[in-house]
Amino acid sequence: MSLEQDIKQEKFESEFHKVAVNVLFTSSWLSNTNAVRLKPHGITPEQYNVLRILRGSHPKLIMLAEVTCRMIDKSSNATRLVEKLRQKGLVKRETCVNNRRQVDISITAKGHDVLSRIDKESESWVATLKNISKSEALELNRILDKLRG
Amino acid sequence: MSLEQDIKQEKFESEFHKVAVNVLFTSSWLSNTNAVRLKPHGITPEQYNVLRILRGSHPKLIMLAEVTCRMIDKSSNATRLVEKLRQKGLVKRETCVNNRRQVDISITAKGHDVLSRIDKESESWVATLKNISKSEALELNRILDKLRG
DNA sequence: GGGTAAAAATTGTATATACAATAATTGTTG
DNA sequence: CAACAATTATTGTATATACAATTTTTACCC
Repeated sequence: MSLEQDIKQEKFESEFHKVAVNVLFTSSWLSNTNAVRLKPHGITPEQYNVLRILRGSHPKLIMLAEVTCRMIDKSSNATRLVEKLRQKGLVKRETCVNNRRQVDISITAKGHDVLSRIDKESESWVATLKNISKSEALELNRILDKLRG
Repeated sequence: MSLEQDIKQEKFESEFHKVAVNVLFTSSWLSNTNAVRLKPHGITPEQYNVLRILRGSHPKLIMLAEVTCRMIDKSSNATRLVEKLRQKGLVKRETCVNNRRQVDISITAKGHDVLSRIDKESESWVATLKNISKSEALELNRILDKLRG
């Protein structure tokens, strides 16, 4: 559906204003669908993001600051996100012996399990993005990267 | 900068997975720049969104439910957002006389003032989106609309 | 017209985010 | 090596979001 209908706004001051609203709105839409599919697995989108970062670096441990700088939303609080995941037994935290300031995080077997189960459903979620063609996806990625400068 | 560098991820499972991450990441980036420019004016991006909706319908009053369905993020709580704006004197709330279930909202003169002041700075904010050309902006809007189906 | 359903908004509660302040540890330098 | 600066993480606090439960008012229907 057109953005104009979605938020009932007839026109925008410029194509660039519309870009701003469109990116924000599409992101909100996408976050919602993502939250809904993750909910049965007991994790939020940001927790999922952290788990994937940890799986990506596995078996290498990675410190909290490194988790933060790989996160989609840099302003979420990695300490608290990781603590939530630890309470669920999905990640392990250990103080680094060489540098006791830092805390090394890793994904547990249970964390891997949860991700595997989500993986199996991922294709159908990604399918909801296939209203556009692959070449449009490429073009979209190119323009978004350029937008951020 | 490329998304890969921004979140330090070398590759994505597919162009469509990358679209999902790219939209979310770009939105987070945009929200942040927006929050920063609005902060000196004492309002948050969602409050700004509500004020603009009210200015758009002015002088016609509009009820809370209507505000919600025009919002970028439908899940934010219009009651509380409007209450915040009311406390700052930027909007007026009044129970509708014909239908006492509904609450009609309107923007105040002070609300208009705040928006005017923000308007004056908006061009420089929108300029940060002009890394892309106008035709790329059009294409971006077209693809995002199509993406949402 | 009385009972039930629907519409509209508010409230409650748990969780998440923004951002500043603090604490703990290590690095640096005179 | 002592003092100070930098790094890394945690905590505090106000605000915002998600979502369910509740309240108030109106509409419907037998």
